[in-house]
Amino acid sequence: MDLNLRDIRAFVTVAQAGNFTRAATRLHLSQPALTVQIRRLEETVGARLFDRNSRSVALTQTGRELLPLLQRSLNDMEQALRDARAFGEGASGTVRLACLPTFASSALPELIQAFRKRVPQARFQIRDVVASMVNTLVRNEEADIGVTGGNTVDATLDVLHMSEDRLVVVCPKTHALAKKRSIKVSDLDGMPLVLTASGTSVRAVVDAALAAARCTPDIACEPMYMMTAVAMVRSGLGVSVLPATAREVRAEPGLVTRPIDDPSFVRPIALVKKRGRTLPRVTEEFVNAMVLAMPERK
Amino acid sequence: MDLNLRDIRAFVTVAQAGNFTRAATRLHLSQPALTVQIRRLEETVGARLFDRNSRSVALTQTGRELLPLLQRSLNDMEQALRDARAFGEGASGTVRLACLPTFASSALPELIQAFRKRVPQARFQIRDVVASMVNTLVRNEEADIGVTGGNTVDATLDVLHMSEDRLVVVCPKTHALAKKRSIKVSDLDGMPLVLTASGTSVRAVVDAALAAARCTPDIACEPMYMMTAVAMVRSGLGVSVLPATAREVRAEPGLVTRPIDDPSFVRPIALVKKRGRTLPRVTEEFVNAMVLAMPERK
DNA sequence: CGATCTTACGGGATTCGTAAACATA
DNA sequence: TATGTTTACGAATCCCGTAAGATCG
Repeated sequence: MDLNLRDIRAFVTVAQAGNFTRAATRLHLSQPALTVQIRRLEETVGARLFDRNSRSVALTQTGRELLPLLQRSLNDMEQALRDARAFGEGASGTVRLACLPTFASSALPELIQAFRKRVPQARFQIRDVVASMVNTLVRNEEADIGVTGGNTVDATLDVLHMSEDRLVVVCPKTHALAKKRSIKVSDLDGMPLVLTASGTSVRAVVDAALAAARCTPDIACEPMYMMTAVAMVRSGLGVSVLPATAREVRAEPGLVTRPIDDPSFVRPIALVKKRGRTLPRVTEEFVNAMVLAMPERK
Repeated sequence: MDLNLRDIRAFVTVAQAGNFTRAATRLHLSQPALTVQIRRLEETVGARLFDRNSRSVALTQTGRELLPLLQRSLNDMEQALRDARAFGEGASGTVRLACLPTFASSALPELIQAFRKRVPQARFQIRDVVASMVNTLVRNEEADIGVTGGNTVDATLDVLHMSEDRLVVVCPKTHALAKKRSIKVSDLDGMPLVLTASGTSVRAVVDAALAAARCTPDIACEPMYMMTAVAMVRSGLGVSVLPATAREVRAEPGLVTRPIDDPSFVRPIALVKKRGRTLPRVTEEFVNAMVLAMPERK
């Protein structure tokens, strides 16, 4: 003998309508069916809820005391269902994204801005961390999707999209390299370089590309942060090789960037999720938006 | 496609158990039936709630966001049902009683006290008003039951029990009448009387009884309240005729009461409810207790 | 290969609507 | 008598349990 939402909805509706027939109409139900529902609820509760005869229907004192309790619960439940449906339709929910700091400070803000125009109820939880940490967060399900670097080979992750970030030479406007339209790897040979520290994904790519070209770099400084590298280049310590999209580079008026005429100077970017996990609808939608904004890797 | 409490309970149970089989056992259900319930809920919501394969079951992000919402609503609903059952069983609820002030200040407090020992959750709403007002309150359903005076003839009210209040002579200990064990109507003839004012139910009975016995009363004072009458008797203004149960009389150490040897000196008391109205179970129980405590009228 | 979820299907309980009976102002 | 609730009953639906199938670690 267990409670039934339909019976409670019937009770509330009859109480509001003050009349079985009208309540039945409002519930798209035949009137006898409604009688049965009310009687069933009365049996489960163990008390009469309405005093009724052929001419009038009135709440009993028990019904009067019960109505607000059940009505509140019913409203809560229906609100929860609406919320649930909003999640299901992608009209609401939380996008939990782990991503590289470069991405977080370049394309991401505008992507979020544009997405929220379309889905105002979407919430975002952004973790901007280094590539290895992105993978860890997605694997541990502290994030649902990740924008990570490298040719991530991780069996527990699905790759949803591959993109890339070209690396460019960053130098002062007045530097000799600034006069060239594009730069060969050999141009960097023996030139003082400011590179981000070993362990960063950018550095890994640069090291590999220079080695492949048999260049012997003259590493002047190895800061942790791009912002520091930019400041060092600005003051003439050397030139740097950084992602083209990095905000730190683009925002600096005294510097110019030059493409490197070498396909290995490219940092792969992967959009990943955990294998076997279903994404919330809102997150799927945001993934679509990101894919459109990130150039497909050839 | 509407929400079902059972499906929600299934969702919460699986989330807690982390496993369909154990959840099914806990719900006293076969495991395939549980699969169906979860799938149905997922369809109504429009989103996958668990990522599951043959070895593991885990909430999706959507499920994780939904769980607290639905769980809270479910708990509320089940609490409301428990409350409802408590009403039905008479273990809880409000007794709404309108009664004569005499009753409210004599037998009632002890009745309530004793009843609450048995039903601690019972609440009381007492309106102590004059007899005509008792009837009005019950008729307007501002009270569920009434203790009223007179031979209430009111077609809209059902009489649940008839009782009576004997009227007694009240006089100072030192008064001549105090020496008699019982008093005849004729003893009151020509004696200075302190009677409550016309319009009170007691006065109506006294007037009728004296008239029937062809006594010509010497009315010294006509106060509104019994308390005042008692004070007047105390100071020797006369003797009074008051209900035997009245607290005002019994509490006064300097006075004595003497029965009147005449069956017409009796105030009828009726326990009434509105016709066609079902009483809450707790109120029914209290009615039973009152009936036991109120002598049945012959 | 074994534990566990999913699919398929038959039977039983639930619940609906129609029609007729019933009750009260 | 008219309006509105209750009862009765057949039909459609829902829902469960059993058994067989699929899947992943």
